[in-house]
Amino acid sequence: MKRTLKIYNTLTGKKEAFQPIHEGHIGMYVCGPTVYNDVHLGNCRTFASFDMIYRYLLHLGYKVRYVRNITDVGHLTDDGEDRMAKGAKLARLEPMEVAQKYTVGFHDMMRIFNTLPPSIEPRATGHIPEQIEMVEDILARGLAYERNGSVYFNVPKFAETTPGVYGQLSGRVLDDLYSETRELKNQGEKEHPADFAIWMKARPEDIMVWKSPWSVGFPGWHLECSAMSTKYLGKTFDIHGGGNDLKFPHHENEVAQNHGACGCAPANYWMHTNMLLLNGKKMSKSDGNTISPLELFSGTSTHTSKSYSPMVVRFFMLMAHYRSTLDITDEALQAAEKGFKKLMEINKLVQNLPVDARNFDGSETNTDREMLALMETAFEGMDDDFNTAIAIASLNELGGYINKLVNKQIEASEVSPWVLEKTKVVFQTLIFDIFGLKDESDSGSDGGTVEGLMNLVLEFRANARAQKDWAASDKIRDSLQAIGIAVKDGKDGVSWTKQ
RNA sequence: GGUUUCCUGGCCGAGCGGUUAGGCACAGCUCUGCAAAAGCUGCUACAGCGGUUCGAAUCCGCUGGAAACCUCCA
Repeated sequence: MKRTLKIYNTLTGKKEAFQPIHEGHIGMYVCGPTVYNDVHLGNCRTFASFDMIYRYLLHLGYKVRYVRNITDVGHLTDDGEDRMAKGAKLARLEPMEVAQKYTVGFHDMMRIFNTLPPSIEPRATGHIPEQIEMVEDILARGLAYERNGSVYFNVPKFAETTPGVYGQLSGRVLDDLYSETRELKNQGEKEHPADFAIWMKARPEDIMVWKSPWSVGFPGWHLECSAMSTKYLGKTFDIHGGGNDLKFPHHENEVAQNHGACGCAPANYWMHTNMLLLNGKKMSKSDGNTISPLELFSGTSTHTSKSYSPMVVRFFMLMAHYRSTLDITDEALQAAEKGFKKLMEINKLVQNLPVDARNFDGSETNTDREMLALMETAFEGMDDDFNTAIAIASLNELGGYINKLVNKQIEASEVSPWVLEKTKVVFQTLIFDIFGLKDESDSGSDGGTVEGLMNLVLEFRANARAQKDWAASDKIRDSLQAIGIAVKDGKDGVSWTKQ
């Protein structure tokens, strides 16, 4: 069956049927982090969202080149100083030392959240020649001008020569833009307040500087993404993504730069993930309204009552659509934790169900049809702009059938072997391949030691129970509970789970 | 001030003109030595006011509230 993937395109403000430029291949660029600080949870949501998107595209069979950059230069601080350099001075470290430290931290965090590494992870400082070239191209096409060693992009001229482009992505009206731009540094050098720097001449206090035809300086705020996406994905590629807060000016200016350099649009589909909220407000490094992932994992944040594991947090994010704001609260996290553990349990149950073809008479039962419909709904949800909430809901409903099968409330013959087989695959595929979750309750690489110990302990308990020695039986159960192992007495014997 | 978006049951959160989304919490029941787990049942909401329509949470208008962007930010 051929599915149609629909993607919400910020450029047009509509959901569109996705059509790659080259059949079977996708080029996707996502704006990565600026490595002058620890990643916070909001960053993680964006990268987890695009990880899910990347995984689903792979699942659909596309060959995806996923490029996500590391920004280690180029962002101005309030006082006009490069952010990387500022961090370096405070900590008395080399700028690249700071970048390296937080890059490593970022990678660690991405691994903890079980995100797949991008195909290419280019660094801004590693692409200075490409950026200088792009400035030259833009100058050559007459869409930028030099002032005292700095080069500025000429927005009014671009708007005039390429009508309808500037402002389209962020939905901005040019006249408003022209009249409302605030006073910024170096405003005096610009011909127009809406213009923006693509090359900045260094001042004596700047550390990270490079030689260029115009001055010793550094590239402008948005240039790196334009240069690197072009280099690795071509002038026009399929998907460009990033956080909602990058829409303007970052992405708008990126579009302008690419147009300015080559006369064509950079990406066909622009995707923007929405913000993670804390206390109803955007999480942000600069205003201190943040919760770090590590605080969440260790339970040391004042905003939460307990610790939450990385996969619980990832599941929590998946319960909402990537384009909706998501308010993080202790209660919501607790709900996610229970939901996540339940889903993991259900998956174990379904994977362990025996597939018995002997009594299969070849007909499709009502239960078959209901279960198949739910699986269909799950993937329809994913096809509809990556609606993970729908997919999870379907999985939960399927879980009801699994539980009833296990509890023998549904006859095994009610579910055809191939449907059961398919259910197993669907669970496995959605939970692990697409959602990118991991079962954290797995005892892991202890070589079955825990398993063996548990069998022994539960055997003792079974003996006690057989002799109606409830005191001993309950003592074992309570002690296990105390170390976080729940014992469940079912119809077909005892099972246990780590909590 | 400008632009845009959002406002769903105790909480989180789907929904894009006509079916109970789902999860968590809560209550009752079944199962159980007791519990837990699981199952079943109940809890049926769409900020307010108008309008369009046979029919609106879903479209339009107004009012109120919130948020994002306009300035580095995922």
